Amino acid sequence: MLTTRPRGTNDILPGEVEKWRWVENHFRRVCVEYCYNEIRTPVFEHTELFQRGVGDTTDIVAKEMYTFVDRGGRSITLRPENTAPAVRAYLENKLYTVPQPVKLFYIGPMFRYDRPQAGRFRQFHQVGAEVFGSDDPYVDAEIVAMAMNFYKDLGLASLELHINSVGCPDCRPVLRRELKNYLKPLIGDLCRDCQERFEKNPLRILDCKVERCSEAGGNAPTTIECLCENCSHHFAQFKKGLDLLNLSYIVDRRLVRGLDYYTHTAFEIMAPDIGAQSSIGGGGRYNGLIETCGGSSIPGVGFALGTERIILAMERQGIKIPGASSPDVFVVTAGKGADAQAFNLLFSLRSAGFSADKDYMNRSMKAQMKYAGKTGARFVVILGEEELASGIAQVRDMGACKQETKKLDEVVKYLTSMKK
RNA sequence: GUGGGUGUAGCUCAGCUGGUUAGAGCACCAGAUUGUGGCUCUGGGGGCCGUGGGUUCAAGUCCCAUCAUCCACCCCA
Repeated sequence: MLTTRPRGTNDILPGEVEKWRWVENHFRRVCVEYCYNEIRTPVFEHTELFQRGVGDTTDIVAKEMYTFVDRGGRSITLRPENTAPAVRAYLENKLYTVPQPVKLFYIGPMFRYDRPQAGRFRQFHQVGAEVFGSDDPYVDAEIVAMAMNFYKDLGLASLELHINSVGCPDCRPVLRRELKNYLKPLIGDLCRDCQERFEKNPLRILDCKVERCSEAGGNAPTTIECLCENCSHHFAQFKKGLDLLNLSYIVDRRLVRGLDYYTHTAFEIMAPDIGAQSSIGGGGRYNGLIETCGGSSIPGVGFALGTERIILAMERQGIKIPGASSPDVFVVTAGKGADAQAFNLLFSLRSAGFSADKDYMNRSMKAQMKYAGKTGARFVVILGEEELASGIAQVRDMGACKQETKKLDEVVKYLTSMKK
C-alpha cells in the first residue's frame, strides 16, 4: 500500500513531464493570442455547486464524484470539471461588473470515480476556456477555433470536429414531444437504459451506442429540425463563423452532451487511434448555467480538453517532444584527490550559467565516463590527480570527439567560448 | 457498476500436460584492455513466482477469494 498509488492516478515522471509542459505552454500561448486570461480555482468546492451546476441526474454527479464531509461538517467535492467552479468564481468575485465578455482559461486536475481504462483516469487533467457574458454565435465559433488552433499547433492531424445544436428551453420541450411520439411504438426495441431515458431524458437516446437504439433513432426527429427560430439562427451563425475560418466540421445530429447545462451549440473533437475514449475535447454553450448557479441571466460558452488524451494522440501520431534536458558539462575525476577540485569547479560552472553535474556514487573513472555519456552531457571535464598538481584539466567535446588540455582556472572561460 | 485478458529479477518476458537448488535478454555494479564513455569478454548482486486460502506426497504451474493492472461496456475530457 505504501508503495502504490491510488487506482486511476498517475505519476508524471521526468521524460514524461516535458510533454505536459509542452502541451500546457502551447495552450497558454494560444489563449493569450485569443485574449483569454488564466483563472485558478480550488480543486474542491461545495458539493452543491456541482449538484446544481452540472446536474443531479448526470452520471458525473450521480455516481462519479469524490465527495466527503470535512471536519466542519460541510459536504465537499473534488471538482469533476471546471466550468461550474469558473461560474462560481465569476459570480463570487463579481466579474459581471467588469466590461464583458469575460474570457477565461484554466489548466488543472479533475477527479471522477470512474473505472480506469485507456485514456480515462480518476485524476485526470483538463485545459479549458470559458466566455461569460456574450450570446454572440461568433464567440461559439471563436472558442471552437481556439481549440482547433491549439490542436493544430501541437501537430495533431486527422481530428474530426462534430457540432450540433441541442436547443434551448423554448424548443427543447417541442423536441421532447416529437421524439417521444416517434419513439413510443419502438420503445420495446430499445435497451433497458434507453427505456428509462424515454421518460427522464429522451434526448440521450439519440446518443446511445447500442445498435438497436441507434437504428430506432435513425430517422427520429432530431434537435435541428425542432429548433426554434432563435436557436436555428444561432446555429446558422455559428456555422457561418466556422466557415469564415475555414474550419471543416461534421454536423452530428445525434451529438448530445452528457452535462445538463448545455444549450444551443454543442461540439466534440474526436481523435482516431486512441482507443474507445476517442473524444479529446468537447464543449458548448450554457446560457442557463449562470442563472442556475445563483446569478442573473448571463450567457456562457466553453470547452474542456483532456490533457492525457491529447498526449496519447500525439504519441500515437508519432509527434516527438524534446525529453529531459541533459547537462552542459559533466566533471569526471581520475583519482580520489581530485574530488574536492571537481566539486568546486562544478559550482563555478553553474554560476557561469552552465548546467553541470558530477559523480556522487564513488564510481571508477571508467564508470564515470560511461555515466557521463548516458546523461548526454555535451562536455566532459576530466580532472586527473597528476595534472591537477600542475593546474591542468582536460576538456572533451563529446559531440565533436575533440579533446583539449586547459589550465584549470581557464576551463570556465574556455567552455563559455565553446558554448556558442 | 458489468464483462474479458494479465500479474515470475529494476524492465521485457520464458517456464510444455503440477515433479529436484526458478531461467534468458536488457539494465545495474565490478574486473579484463596497466588513466579516458558508447564495442567485446569475464564475473557479481539481486526473485515472500501480486496477496490469502484450498487440492496434492509435491503448486510458479490446478481451484477459490482478494488486490493491482490493461482493454471493452457505460460515461466523458
